[in-house]
Amino acid sequence: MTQAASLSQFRTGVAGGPSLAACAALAQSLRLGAGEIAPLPRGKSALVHIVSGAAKLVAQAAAEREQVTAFNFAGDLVLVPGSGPHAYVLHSLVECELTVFPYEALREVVADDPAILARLLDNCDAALGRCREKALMIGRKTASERMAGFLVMMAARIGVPHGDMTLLDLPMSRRDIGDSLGLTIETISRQFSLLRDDHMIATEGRSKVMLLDFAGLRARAGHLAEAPAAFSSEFALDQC
Amino acid sequence: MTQAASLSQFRTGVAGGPSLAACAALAQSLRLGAGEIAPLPRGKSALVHIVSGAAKLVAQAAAEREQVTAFNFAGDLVLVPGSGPHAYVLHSLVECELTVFPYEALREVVADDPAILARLLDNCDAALGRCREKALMIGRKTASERMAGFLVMMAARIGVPHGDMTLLDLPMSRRDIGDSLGLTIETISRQFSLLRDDHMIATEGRSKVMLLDFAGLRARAGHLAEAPAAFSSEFALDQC
DNA sequence: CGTGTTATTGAGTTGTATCAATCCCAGTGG
DNA sequence: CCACTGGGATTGATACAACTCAATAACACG
Repeated sequence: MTQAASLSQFRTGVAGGPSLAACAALAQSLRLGAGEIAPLPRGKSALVHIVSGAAKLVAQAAAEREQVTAFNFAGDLVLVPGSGPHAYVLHSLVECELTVFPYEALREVVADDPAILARLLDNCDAALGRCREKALMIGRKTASERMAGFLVMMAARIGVPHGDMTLLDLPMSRRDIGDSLGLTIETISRQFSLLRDDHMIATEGRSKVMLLDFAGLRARAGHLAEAPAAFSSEFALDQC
Repeated sequence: MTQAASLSQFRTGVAGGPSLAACAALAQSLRLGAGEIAPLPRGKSALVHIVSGAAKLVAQAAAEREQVTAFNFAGDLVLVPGSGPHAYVLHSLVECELTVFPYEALREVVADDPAILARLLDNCDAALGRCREKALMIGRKTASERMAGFLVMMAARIGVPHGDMTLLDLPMSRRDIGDSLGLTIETISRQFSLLRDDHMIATEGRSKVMLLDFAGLRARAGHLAEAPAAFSSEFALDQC
């Protein structure tokens, strides 16, 4: 039961509140193929639990001008805004299992359940923190720094340790990365080439990237220090 | 009593929960002159209530490379992150009265108070929505669109209606605006001049801006439609 | 009425976008 | 198993929006 898995995400680990059953009534399971758009109710916000797979949350400024707000992987909770200055859609990157909760209705149901509210707040805090970091990255960093920052973030999310190196199998295209970092597909490609020339990464095929010099990448990203636990939380809403 | 004013912000309007007294014990009042940095505990997150005045939340990438994450005005709640890939500071723009709550401690105190948690979550949702809009703005819009978007946002925040026009008295410098939009001070100045040439604004002194054509500005910003209520909420955390 | 700070304007530079031409890979079907 | 094929990726040439440097102007303050 994928819904059961999603509901268990709301528990704090101590005990399920009395509103869990009510949440279950709201939940809707969904299965998407690769590259599909999640069919969410228009005009209403949705809280989406990624049971398996990977997706991107996209803000649409215009045709050919999209901003990837966040990449999301199995276990993530994504809040998809239903209204605002721009439209948001959730795209699957690979085959996905999702559980969708109408957000406003969910909030009413859990209004008296401090454990679930606290859980949601924790994740909203984390998402806000990452979104702010992203704004800084896009607003005040060079293409080279953004690229390094992206790889460091992805390593924390889906990196597989290989000795002192990290292997990434990126489910997103160069275009997706560009739309996430506010750069073009060509600039992304050039940055990959530069990182390869500098022996900081090695690539294989379109998607596999081996991080050869993690400290070097972090330095290039211009981070203060190692990212804190909140940025690699298992139960993380809205990963960037 | 400014602390009393801050605490009242946590109530939902129905009734104060039992944890309000505990919140009061954590609160610390602060008064800043113009252009000061709020002395917040290092390494810990703080929730700051702007009782009066105006402030900016700044993320520091490096010297001369700062990103203004949000501008905040009287009534706002700002969550200042204590740790992360970059350092954050809260700068006053004018004389300010603040109430500071250590965020982690506050969260423990209100852990069983669903009303306050819901309030905090509402505001975190709103802040996340605005931060996402900002990321889109910085990542995928031209200088002209960003400038227009900034003025539209400020109008919703501190605009004073004058007939069918809106008067702004901006408390921030051109540098602050540039640091907020990911542009330089010179580009901001040139955009002001262009908007003046196009008869969309009129300026007086450094800080006063009259918006002559609000619909035109919103069109230039590339927004879908009118900004929803959530973006001009009275009780708004972390206004961008 | 100075005086220092902030804003404006101009001239030139640069990083990234754009346009365009291969190249490479992952499927697909023979 | 291998050639075919089409979309993504890479690389190069050029354009342009915003940055940088610099000089002047406007404002706010004492």
